[in-house]
Amino acid sequence: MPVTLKELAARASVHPSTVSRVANRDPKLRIAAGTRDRIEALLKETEYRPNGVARGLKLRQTFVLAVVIPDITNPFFAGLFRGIEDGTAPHGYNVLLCNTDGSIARQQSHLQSLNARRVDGVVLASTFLNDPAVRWLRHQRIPYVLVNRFSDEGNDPFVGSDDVAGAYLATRHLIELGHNRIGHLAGQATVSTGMLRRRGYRAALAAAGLAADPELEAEAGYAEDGGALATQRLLSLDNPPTAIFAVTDMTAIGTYAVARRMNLRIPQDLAIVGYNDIPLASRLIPGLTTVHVPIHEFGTAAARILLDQVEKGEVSPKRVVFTPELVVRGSTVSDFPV
Amino acid sequence: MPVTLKELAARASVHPSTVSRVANRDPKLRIAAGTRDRIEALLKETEYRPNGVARGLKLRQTFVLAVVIPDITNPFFAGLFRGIEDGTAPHGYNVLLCNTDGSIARQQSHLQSLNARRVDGVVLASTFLNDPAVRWLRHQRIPYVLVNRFSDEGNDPFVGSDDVAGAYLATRHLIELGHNRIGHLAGQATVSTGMLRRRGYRAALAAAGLAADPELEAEAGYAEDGGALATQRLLSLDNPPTAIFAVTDMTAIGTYAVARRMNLRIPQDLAIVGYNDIPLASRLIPGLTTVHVPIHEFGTAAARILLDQVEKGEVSPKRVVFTPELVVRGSTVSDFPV
DNA sequence: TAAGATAGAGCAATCGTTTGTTCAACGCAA
DNA sequence: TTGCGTTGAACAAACGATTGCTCTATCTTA
Repeated sequence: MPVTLKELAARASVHPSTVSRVANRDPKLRIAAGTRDRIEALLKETEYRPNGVARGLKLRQTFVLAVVIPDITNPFFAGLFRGIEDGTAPHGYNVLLCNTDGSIARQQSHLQSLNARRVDGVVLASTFLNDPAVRWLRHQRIPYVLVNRFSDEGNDPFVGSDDVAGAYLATRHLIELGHNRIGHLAGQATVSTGMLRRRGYRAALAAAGLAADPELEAEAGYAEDGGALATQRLLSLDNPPTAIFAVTDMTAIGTYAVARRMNLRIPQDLAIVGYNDIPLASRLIPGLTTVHVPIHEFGTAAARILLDQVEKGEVSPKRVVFTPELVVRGSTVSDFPV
Repeated sequence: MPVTLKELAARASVHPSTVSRVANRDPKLRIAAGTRDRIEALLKETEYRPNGVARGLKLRQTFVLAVVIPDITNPFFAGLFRGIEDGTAPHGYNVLLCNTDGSIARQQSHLQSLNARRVDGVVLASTFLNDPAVRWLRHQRIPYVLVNRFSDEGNDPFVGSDDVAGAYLATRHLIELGHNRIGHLAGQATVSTGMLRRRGYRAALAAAGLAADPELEAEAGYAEDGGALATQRLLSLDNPPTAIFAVTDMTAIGTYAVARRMNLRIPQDLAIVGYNDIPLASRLIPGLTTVHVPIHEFGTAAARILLDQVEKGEVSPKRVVFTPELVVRGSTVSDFPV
């Protein structure tokens, strides 16, 4: 058992409060140099570290944050987590990681548990539109910040990218390459990124005077297998697309798998654009053209917003929206250098 | 502020301890049916959840575990984490994630912090040989389990694979394909996997009557860039290897990048074998031949061992060692089906 | 020398639960 | 009526730290 304040007090023949004040270098109270030195020596010798649980109870602050995401094995969220940890660790926080696998029930159960643990704040990256969990967080007065996806437009602290603009860039790129049947592997309509990226896709088509063909939009979700299934559906159309814009890179990877199985050449037979620019995108063959967003900075920005709430009690919801950039690689341009 | 026991007690005109016993369904003490119902109704109505911090202080158990790894963006560790969470969440635990980036200082600082927080146990996957941090954990009597890497042979709770056997399999595979100059991208000699996989590599060479050429062993570490650098060194030898066994898949990916830059065909000009079989391995082109280990089960097994210590107070160090299997793909066999 | 200021450290309440012990009231048998 | 066994719930002491307040010396100063 680690040493306690009381034990140290007994050994130094002083009151526990005195030891506490020395350990915390309490500026408000003077301690005689002699006793201070004696106690400090004891602190070093015993390597005293205050019990974080007791401290959390008294101070009503645990220095624990939580990150709630769909799945850490998705490289996007792994990068995001690193950003958050890198942004909060220097301030003495530890971070709980909770995976929801996209299940609203698991999300809620995690949040309940986090609340009971009195975490100081939550980064929520698994939210969907009109999410009751977000209202619940607000009601419980738990500091939180939404990342990548939002729930109610404009009302919550948020870090993300301009999804409409990003999707517009991606689609316009394909149009400029001469494609006029462009499929979209869409995210769920219940998720902000799904809704907005679809909107950007349609806007780009409209701006180019291309008719939007509902057949060319297939809900695929955010994982590889959903992307593969939806791609198969699109490619089995009577008049299949020659290019595909996928709502995320992971979704696009599903397209790669199908294209390979069907012996379609990328990009000659099928051009592909993704979204997020996860590290994996540049390692695919051919490299995946995608919409770049600063994943790690999503995390550090979210960390800053959250800590501002926790430590400074900031109340006005901050929003950080990054402007996405198109990164062209071999999945759309055949003579792209390796 | 969430409701407390004391407030509920006041509302029900009973003592807090009575509410506590109702909430916990304390079997040892009888409560009159009437008061029990009254209190239970109140518990539902207010959605009372005990304050985890206060509970942790009293019970000396926090239901928080920690996972210490080099880097969550490495898919191996992401999969491992999922295994751990999947194995512990059903028992009511939350999990802190700590990245060390391989720095011994960061590892120690994380462990100090975790100890101060009174986490119930630690999964340590970033240890090295003869690691003082492991002795420290033992001394502090913090339940722990080592994963993938061990510190002192045979003395700690451990989950991993038979590294020597796995490396032997990989190297023998290359020998059977006719290679006789086989390079090894080695892990650090200070890490058990580095040491043992190198040993397995040498054993396979010896068994085949091939001389071990020290020039063919290049320390590469466990990340892509180290793998790339070491590959360049090997390939610029007077008599370069025709095949490479990399200590991990991520290291092997560095080799892919170099081979591509140098216009070497895989496997015709350079055959490659990795270790771990991360999901990415099968998505590379060509697919990476590698030594498969059950990553997710590493996590669930570690979870079980840790919980046995925490909940049953098990003291005898358990060891779970999986037998690795070779997975052959296109990086060693050119006519491998896509 | 008396009064007031100040330095230094102890006191005690508190954060929210848990749990062994005590205690009052009631029922029932002798 | 006395006494004893039960029942049901209150009491109170932790768990380990923090912090406003009190209190006693000692020191200034007039």
